[in-house]
Amino acid sequence: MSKPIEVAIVDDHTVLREGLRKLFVEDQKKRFEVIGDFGNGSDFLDYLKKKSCAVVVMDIHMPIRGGESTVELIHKKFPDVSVVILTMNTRNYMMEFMVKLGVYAYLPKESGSEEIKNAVLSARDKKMFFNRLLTAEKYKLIKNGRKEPSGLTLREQFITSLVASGLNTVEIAEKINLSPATVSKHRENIMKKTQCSNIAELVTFAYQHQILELTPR
Amino acid sequence: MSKPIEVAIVDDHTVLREGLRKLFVEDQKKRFEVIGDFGNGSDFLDYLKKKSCAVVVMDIHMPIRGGESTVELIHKKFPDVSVVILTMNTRNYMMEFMVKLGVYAYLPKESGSEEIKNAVLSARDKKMFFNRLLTAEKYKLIKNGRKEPSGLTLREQFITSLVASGLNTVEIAEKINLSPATVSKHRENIMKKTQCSNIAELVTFAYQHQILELTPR
DNA sequence: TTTCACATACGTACTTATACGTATTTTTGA
DNA sequence: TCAAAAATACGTATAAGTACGTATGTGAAA
Repeated sequence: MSKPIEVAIVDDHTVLREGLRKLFVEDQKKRFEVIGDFGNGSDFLDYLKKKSCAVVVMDIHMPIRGGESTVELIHKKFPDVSVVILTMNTRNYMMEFMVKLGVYAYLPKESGSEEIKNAVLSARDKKMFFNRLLTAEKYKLIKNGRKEPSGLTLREQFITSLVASGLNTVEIAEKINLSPATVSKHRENIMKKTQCSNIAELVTFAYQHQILELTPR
Repeated sequence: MSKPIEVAIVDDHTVLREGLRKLFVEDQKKRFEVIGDFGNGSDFLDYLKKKSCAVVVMDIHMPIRGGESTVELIHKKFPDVSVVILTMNTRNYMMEFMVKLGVYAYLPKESGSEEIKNAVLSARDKKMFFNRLLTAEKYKLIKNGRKEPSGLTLREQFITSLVASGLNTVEIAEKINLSPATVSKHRENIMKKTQCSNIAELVTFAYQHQILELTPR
């Protein structure tokens, strides 16, 4: 029997940290050792300055220091630490962002115990863990690199901004001197690429990708 | 020593259910008995048809049947069951909505074990439990019914949030147990009140009035 | 050089949203 | 307790968006 895997837990949800701890501690084969749990990314980074850790299971949404910048800093300063994301943010762009940063698993919050354990085992071996959300196919797509952070061409981004600001197809066509049919086709492509299924989702996408900016009241 | 409180757990997050269960089961004073945990509101309502339960600790965001309609149905059909909300949806309108439905506590997900236990104890006694999020002052304001800064009624705000998060009329109707015609009429009123002429504008309105929250990346 | 992504354009069938009117029930405030 | 506001519900006609196929010119990269 080999040495147990040093696991850290980072999540602002107290009860969830407890649940994860239990899950690892009560593993039949004693494969895990929980070396600490933390309510935000900052605390965990402080810990890493002093002690080691093989795999960290982390949420994205957190106060003080969220998952995004925490993962970036881990990879810059502590490249030996493998990251497993466990979150309810199942948006593609977030998954893409995290995968590009080098996380080994991206688990939705309804994942079962065994799935989480297996993800940690994969991450310890520096191997990608695939699931319903992050499939091998999607991983390939992400790795083969789309140029734009949004995945949209410049033209598409422009039309996205117009759609998201409330213009309809005909108005957009008039504004940029195109046939409504062309605008319609662009919209079709945009929706497919962004995996949005309606305008509401697209507007949110636009804000999140800085295609639109929210002016505070 | 009195009989332990029958507690149910409703949340789609497997690990969190485990964490909550542990929290109650390992209580030093043995004050709680977890009579079941459920991954969605439907399963819990099915359970209530057969057996009893004093307090349910529930998340809002769930597939199949979310917290909103579940709480409504509990209060209609099983008024003896006290509801404690444990969620990461800290939006004011949601808290207000839930308080008006008669929940006894509204806990953010970073709540500690003791806080959760105390909330359940309060709920068992049909007493409001106050915390950082839901203060006694706020509770009074809600009960005294103040006007919303957005000009929308609570129901309208709620439907706005659903529209802006990408659900269509039929989906909203199913989610909150209304006729599509009613939802359609609400949408009509919302568009008129907010002076929005399409969904894109409404989404922006929703962000600007904190009816929706943009999760930063 | 030739393939490939991008931008352009049209048609057509289908779904969804919008904007009227009307009416009943429920909740709440004065 | 009584009137107003809010929430509920239906019908119907028009507007708009969605999703499919197809096609062409252009410019950049392999």
